[in-house]
Amino acid sequence: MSSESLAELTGVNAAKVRKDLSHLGTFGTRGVGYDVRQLLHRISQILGLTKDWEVVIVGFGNLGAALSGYRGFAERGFRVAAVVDNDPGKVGRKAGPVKVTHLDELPELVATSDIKIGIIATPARAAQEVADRLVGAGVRSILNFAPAVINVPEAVWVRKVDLSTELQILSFHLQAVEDPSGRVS
Amino acid sequence: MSSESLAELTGVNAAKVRKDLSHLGTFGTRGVGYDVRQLLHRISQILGLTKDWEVVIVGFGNLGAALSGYRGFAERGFRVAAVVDNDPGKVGRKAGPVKVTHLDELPELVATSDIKIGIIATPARAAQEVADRLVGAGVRSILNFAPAVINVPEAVWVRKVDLSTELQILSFHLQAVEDPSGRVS
DNA sequence: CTCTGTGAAATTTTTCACAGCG
DNA sequence: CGCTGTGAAAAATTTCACAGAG
Repeated sequence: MSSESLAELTGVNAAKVRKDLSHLGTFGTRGVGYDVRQLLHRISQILGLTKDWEVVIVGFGNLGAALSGYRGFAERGFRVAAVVDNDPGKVGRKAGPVKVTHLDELPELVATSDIKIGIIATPARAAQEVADRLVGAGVRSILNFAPAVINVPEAVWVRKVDLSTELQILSFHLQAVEDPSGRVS
Repeated sequence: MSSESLAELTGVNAAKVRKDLSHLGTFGTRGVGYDVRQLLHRISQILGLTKDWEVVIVGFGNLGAALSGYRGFAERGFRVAAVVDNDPGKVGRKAGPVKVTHLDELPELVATSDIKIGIIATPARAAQEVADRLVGAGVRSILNFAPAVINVPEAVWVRKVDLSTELQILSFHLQAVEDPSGRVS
């Protein structure tokens, strides 16, 4: 496949495709183009997609349940190794491929399953305590769905997912269409 | 507040803060700085935060339920005006502030509540049909949580939310820490 | 005297255009 | 030949630095 085709498919300039790909090494064959399979493999490698990652979901409410059953995770190499909740009434329920465990089991789970990523799917008020527990259990990164800012040691990476932001972007476009005078640039 | 302070708080260059803000009009007072209240108001106005937006959530599974009860939406001016599902067993259940309505009611709901944004929270296989129905009902933008690509007329904006992408970013960082040799640049 | 708003300079990113490989 | 890889040119973004407002 030529850089021209890749450019067309992605909507960018062909020279940019070539320059960007050249940073990943030499792949293309002059006069022919790129080997798609090889390209995919190299990109997967760089993005860390060749390795599977174990994750733990904390909180088995609606969001936690939705995340436990989310097909997209497995497709990208993320395995839900455990789901925990502090409500004894929820312990033992089926959460996708695993059963819900009690929050107190976190340290053992993280250690035995070699979990490095924790997902917070609790109400905002519980977020900080959960974060502390995750860090204490040895988790290295946290994906925070709770609408709350959490504090963690410097060595731990956190990403906050704000579901409103996407809506925000949509409404910004709508506004621009409805009131073209209000645009900024 | 001075551009210097804003720069420190946000971690960018002070000149950039000034240049960017200057595009929104003249706000600062020379020798003094910016009026934070006025600044917030102008930015809200530009981002469309002064207007409330009605949204409809399609699909009352785990994700739909989680979204219906999500506090963050109201905080940013999004009102869940309706939740619909095609399962008669779910119709009538309480979904946050509203009750679940049948999918067939979509056109009336969109018209009477002046809904411009639809959220797809269904399984992937239903996404395209739901998208068609939303468009048919008069929705102008769609936020798609289903792990499926949907086709819509040119005039309709779509954003796809991929929950895996955030995990992807985290694992990329983890990988970079663990194997600093694999980095690209 | 302080801090904005902004030309001009510096830097970064993107695109062009072409030598040269297969 | 066709298409990559890449210097060089062009464009865009960011930063500097300072005139001048308050």
